[in-house]
Amino acid sequence: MKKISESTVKRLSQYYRILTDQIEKGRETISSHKIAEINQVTAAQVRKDLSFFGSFGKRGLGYNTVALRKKIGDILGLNRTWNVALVGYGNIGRALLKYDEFRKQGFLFQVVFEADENKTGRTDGGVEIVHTKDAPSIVASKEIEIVIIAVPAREAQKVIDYFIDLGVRAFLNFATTSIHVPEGVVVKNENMSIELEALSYFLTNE
Amino acid sequence: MKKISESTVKRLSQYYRILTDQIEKGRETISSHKIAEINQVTAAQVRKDLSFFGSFGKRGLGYNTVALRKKIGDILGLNRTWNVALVGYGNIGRALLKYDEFRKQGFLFQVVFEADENKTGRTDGGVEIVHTKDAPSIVASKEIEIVIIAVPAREAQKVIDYFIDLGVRAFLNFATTSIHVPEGVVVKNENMSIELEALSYFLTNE
DNA sequence: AATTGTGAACCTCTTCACAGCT
DNA sequence: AGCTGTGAAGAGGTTCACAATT
Repeated sequence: MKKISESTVKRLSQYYRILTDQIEKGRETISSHKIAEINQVTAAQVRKDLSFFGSFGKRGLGYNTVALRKKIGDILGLNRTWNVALVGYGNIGRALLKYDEFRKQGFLFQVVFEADENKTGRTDGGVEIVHTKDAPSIVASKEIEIVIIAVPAREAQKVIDYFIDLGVRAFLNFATTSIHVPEGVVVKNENMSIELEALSYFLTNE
Repeated sequence: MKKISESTVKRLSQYYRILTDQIEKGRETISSHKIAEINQVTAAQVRKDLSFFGSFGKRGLGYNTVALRKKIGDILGLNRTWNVALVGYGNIGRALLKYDEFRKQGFLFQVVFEADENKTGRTDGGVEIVHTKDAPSIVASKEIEIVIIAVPAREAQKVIDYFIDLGVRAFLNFATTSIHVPEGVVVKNENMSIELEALSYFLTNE
């Protein structure tokens, strides 16, 4: 499979969201120009992004919204559910657990891992909170595919290494620290401070 | 001021964090190579990023950690505090309010705006929760510079337009929707679903 | 007439490589 | 000898422009 850029993948997510929206509004076809306008990119960009995966439109007419959404869903792996584990039942972890978007997109929390024994042994929203040391059996039995890291920065690398050993290859990291992983494992960072600092830069220099 | 790329600004944030860390560890100088290794970029990238703003190193020796951190802090506007308002006292909003990183970096929540009257009129962690309709006077009196949007997607554009009218020029948006703003206003999106979808793409295609 | 799909041109960002300083 | 700062080369991503199709 040819190399697709990070930016293209992110834009596909956005096109997918726009299509969902347009389908709800009853629209049956859409042009690259219209997608572009909503998403603030160029129409050529939209067409180029899609062209990496095939020809989904009809010249003169545009794209069928339902078919294109389905197609992008296949590309991104969204026409299925994913088993997700959360590590860290603190402030951020609790909010993520309740964050409905994830479930709506098919990312299902199957378990919460937590190192503090005072917090384990209960459930929250139907999800069990278990001790991190029990992860080996649970990651296997619940077939966990994606792990969300919501632990303090100093723990993050250690926790990720631990789950890599258990066979997990995809992480969403909320800790504000640089993570190193081997080939074949991917970590996406959700570093909220960095975005605020970009705003600070803008206000300072613009 | 010459145009600095988004990527450079984000990397500066990361260098800043690394320097803070290295200073705590008692290190007085650091080479571009060392910064690069921690951050997983090339040494040339580090030097190039810094070169847009000046010459901060000593050939043969590297950079003085304290001086470089101070310099990057000046560039990013981090050697000061920023007055921040949160809009939306829901699930995500509450977690952000308690998220200590922001305060540590000098981003201070001065007020929470909320449209549901059942939630207004109290304080949380010393921050008042007031009705959004009172924003005009409060944005001015508290000198709000950055607004964090944690409202449902369908409200986000409307809320941002409202605060633009009140003179706010910088937003951090947690709603999963495409936002349009005029020249001179900046919105950074913290779209947690997009990162998960990128993981889904990786697991599906790798 | 409208709109796609795409090679080519263009632009931007990253890496190389080395002169120059400590 | 070690490491920075930077012009030049290289790689990668975006936009243009137009032939092809409905």
